[in-house]
Amino acid sequence: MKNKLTDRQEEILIFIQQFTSENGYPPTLREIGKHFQISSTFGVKRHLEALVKKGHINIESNASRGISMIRKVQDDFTETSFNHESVFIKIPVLGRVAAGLPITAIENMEGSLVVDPMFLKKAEDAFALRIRGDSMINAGINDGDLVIVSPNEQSRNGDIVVAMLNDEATVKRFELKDKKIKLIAENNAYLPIEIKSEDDFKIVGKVKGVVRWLN
Amino acid sequence: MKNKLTDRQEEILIFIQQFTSENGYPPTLREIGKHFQISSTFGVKRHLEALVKKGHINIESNASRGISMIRKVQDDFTETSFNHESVFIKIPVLGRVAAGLPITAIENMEGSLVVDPMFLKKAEDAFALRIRGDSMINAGINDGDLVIVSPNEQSRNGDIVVAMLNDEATVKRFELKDKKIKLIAENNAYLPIEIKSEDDFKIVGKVKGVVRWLN
DNA sequence: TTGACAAGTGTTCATATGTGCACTATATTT
DNA sequence: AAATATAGTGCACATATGAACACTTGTCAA
Repeated sequence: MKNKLTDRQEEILIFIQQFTSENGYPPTLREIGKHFQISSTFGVKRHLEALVKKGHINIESNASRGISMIRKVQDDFTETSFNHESVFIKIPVLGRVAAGLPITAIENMEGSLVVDPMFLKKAEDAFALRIRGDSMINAGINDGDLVIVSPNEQSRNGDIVVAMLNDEATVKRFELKDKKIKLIAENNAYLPIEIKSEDDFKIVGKVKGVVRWLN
Repeated sequence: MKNKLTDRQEEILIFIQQFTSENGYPPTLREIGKHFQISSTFGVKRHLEALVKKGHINIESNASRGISMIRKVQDDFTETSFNHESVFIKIPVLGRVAAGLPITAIENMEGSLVVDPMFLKKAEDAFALRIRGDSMINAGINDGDLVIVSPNEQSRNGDIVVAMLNDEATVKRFELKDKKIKLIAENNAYLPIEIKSEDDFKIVGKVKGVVRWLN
């Protein structure tokens, strides 16, 4: 696998790198071909296949411009690790939701969790909540997992949400059909809950992520 | 040019950013639409046009995936940002494990992930791996999840591990009984794999955590 | 001299993907 | 009440783009 690149392959690799960095997106086969006066896309394709085999790029099949550069971990990682643009977001981990209170009054802050800014806007004002019970196991959310909740985001049909129903907080899948709201557990042992007009119901936020630490 | 973005536009801008950073190339209109449940590409297009007009992205006409981000030097990040050499740990996200190689030669760094130091010692030299397939669903690990792997930690009976078996990387539960090693899927549809002496087998590391981002 | 490999041509084909139009709906502003 | 901006649907369409095939040429090692 230590396969060395041919001159041509290296030229092409560098071109892809440069093109991507200049344009923000990778080139097509024809753009590469045009640059190197290769008239057939097939000729280009075989170069790319060689680059894939030798571990320099990755290609998403049937996708246009589906070339992604493979960064070598060893050499490259140290530089990339802390660039100026990284903003780390620290959100509170809440152990329990206080009954009957607006979410801002949530109590019992267990600790905090650092979340990759790639996934969460800073403005979102998110928090994390520890899951009790197994009502969402079919959605891959287990007892003890932390869910990351964004209170500011509008929940849509099918989203997993944190809801406050009659002073109890639950995590369920949200369904709105025929003007009726249902909270659906992802576990056949639990029946869907239909919200009635006399219920005290409020959606606290949308579940945006799940984090679990083993052992 | 100081035009403010609507909520929707900001969501979309962030998605494009995230997608590009994860995949190495920008999304198509349909990929954006799918993510936001916008069925018509035209709806997406108008959002993009707004983003162009407000100076956040650039679009190459008639080119597929022709979106490029325009970098703003704005001081949006004042408080949380850039905590020198900080305590935060950033680990590489690896998309694929190169066949037949020691783990140090793992390639294809998809991106990186910030992990709370509360859970991971910096010395661990961990990395993250994207899960393909559903062989571990009963353990709450779904297709597309990221698992956080610590290569330096000794695996014990019952641990979930990343193993390299005959040039293929898999995530399974590890069992050692009667001097026989078994890799057990957490899905009834898959049979346990018993390691034979002629197999090329190696444990890459122990799975320490699971991270999933919805939407 | 045979064979493997790199490099390339010219073409066909299916489909991925951006563009454009007509129409709807809901706010907010004038 | 009318106008405007935002957000969206559903469709038709042209073309951008990757995939595949058969064939050619030159280099280099066995």
